[in-house]
Amino acid sequence: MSEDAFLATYDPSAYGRLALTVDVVLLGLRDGRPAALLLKRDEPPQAGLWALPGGFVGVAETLEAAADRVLREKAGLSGLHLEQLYTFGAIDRDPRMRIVSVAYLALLPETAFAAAARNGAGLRPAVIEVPWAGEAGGPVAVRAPEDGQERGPLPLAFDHADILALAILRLRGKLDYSSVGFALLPDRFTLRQLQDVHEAILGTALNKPAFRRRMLDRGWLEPTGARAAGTSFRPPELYRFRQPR
Amino acid sequence: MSEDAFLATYDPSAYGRLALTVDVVLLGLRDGRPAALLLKRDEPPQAGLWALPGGFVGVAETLEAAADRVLREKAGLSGLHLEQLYTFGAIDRDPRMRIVSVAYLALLPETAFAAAARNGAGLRPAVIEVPWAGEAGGPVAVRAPEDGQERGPLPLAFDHADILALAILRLRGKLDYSSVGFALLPDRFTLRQLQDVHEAILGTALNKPAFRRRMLDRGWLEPTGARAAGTSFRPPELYRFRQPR
DNA sequence: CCTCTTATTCGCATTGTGCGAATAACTAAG
DNA sequence: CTTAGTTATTCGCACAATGCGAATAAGAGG
Repeated sequence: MSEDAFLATYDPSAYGRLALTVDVVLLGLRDGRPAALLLKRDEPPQAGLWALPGGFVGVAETLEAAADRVLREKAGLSGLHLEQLYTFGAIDRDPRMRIVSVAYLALLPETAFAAAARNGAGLRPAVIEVPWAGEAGGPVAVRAPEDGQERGPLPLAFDHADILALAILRLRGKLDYSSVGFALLPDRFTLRQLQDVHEAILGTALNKPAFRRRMLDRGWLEPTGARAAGTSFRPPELYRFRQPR
Repeated sequence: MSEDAFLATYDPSAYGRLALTVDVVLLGLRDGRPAALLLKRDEPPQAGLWALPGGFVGVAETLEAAADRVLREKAGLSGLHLEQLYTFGAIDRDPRMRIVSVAYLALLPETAFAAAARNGAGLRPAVIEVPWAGEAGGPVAVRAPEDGQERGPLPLAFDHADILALAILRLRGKLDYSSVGFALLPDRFTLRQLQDVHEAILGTALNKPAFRRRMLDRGWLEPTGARAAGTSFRPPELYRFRQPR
């Protein structure tokens, strides 16, 4: 920004009532479907609706630090990889005042996702239902995993449905040319698990031999030599993700 | 964001001094190289340095409306397609106060780019020099187009070098799976011009038959039947961009 | 040792792309 | 009108990436 604009137009009373927040999409998988951790609001406005964990950005706090703090305070998590998604600035996205929010995405492996849902902070997993294919975009719905279709979707607060939709869109777009997929897996995993992650995010079935070949050719997978236990048939090899180069 | 955080932590004196701005990368081509329109700052801080056009976001103004207003006020342009790039929130990116800025990207065809540089608003074209290949990322430098290497790069204000770098990165990433490239061309254009745009953005030479085939197969090009004039050899066919589907 | 089930590999067709060379087409000069 | 000059446009072929069905391998458990 240029300071002429500042000097010419800055009026504290006009600009002082704009607040900045961060909202974090805590995304993981639940029963092979993408899911996010949500909080049920218990005060108006939008009491009873479900919202992403979020919080105000302090004046001496970077956006990433604010998102990290939200993660720590509301989910007991720290050190997660955060990716900025988009900044939402509709005038009336929050009925109380003008609030602009920077949305972040954090990915959780299945066990950490389940653990965060159990740690008492009130976060509840909600399966994300994506009614569009590919990267078409559009609204998404969320549903409590134990509820069937008859319970209807969970109502989302503010514009959080848009934020969730964007998280899915971004993830789909980056999935096969980046290594984001591994962030949803434990340290050691099988190729089938990796394919399950991709299929859950993309919402489509993938061809097994082709997927395996593609992933191995990427050079990101390091065989551990160990095999998964607990199967009553041939156990698959366990791989580890190794940062490219 | 959730309101518990608001109630628990909101302190007007602590949060009131955070300001929100938009900065707009006005990107076009100049002599076959990517270039942006910049303003020379004439007041401290950072007087004499070059900055992106930007301005504060009004309390009753969406981010896009603010960016649009900046375009109108500072470049005399309106109705351009704007794409949100990223939100920059480093604590000390502006020495005066805490300012978070949402960066937008607007693309100008070559004639509109040149016209905007001439309309008296003080915008000057600056060629962007990208020292990295592909989507590696990293810093970029800008240079006045008429200056040679001996004049050195133009000094950029604040974190605007990062914003420009991100604009290039985003453009490179979207170039061959989206139709952004057409925004840098006039209404009717030849395949060679389209290839020149791609080569300028990507910073690499492309194979002509393959490029032509790829573009025609996309289904975005509609032959006009007319041919470019003014050549002293076989004139190429002019195409028009037609929105897919 | 045999069966069951999944892991892993093979073979082949199809598609997308790189690239050099050939052909077509228009302008301008003679 | 003919010819040279220059670029546009198309061809032909090699090669890499991928989809997909089928074959083969391997470990668990009886």
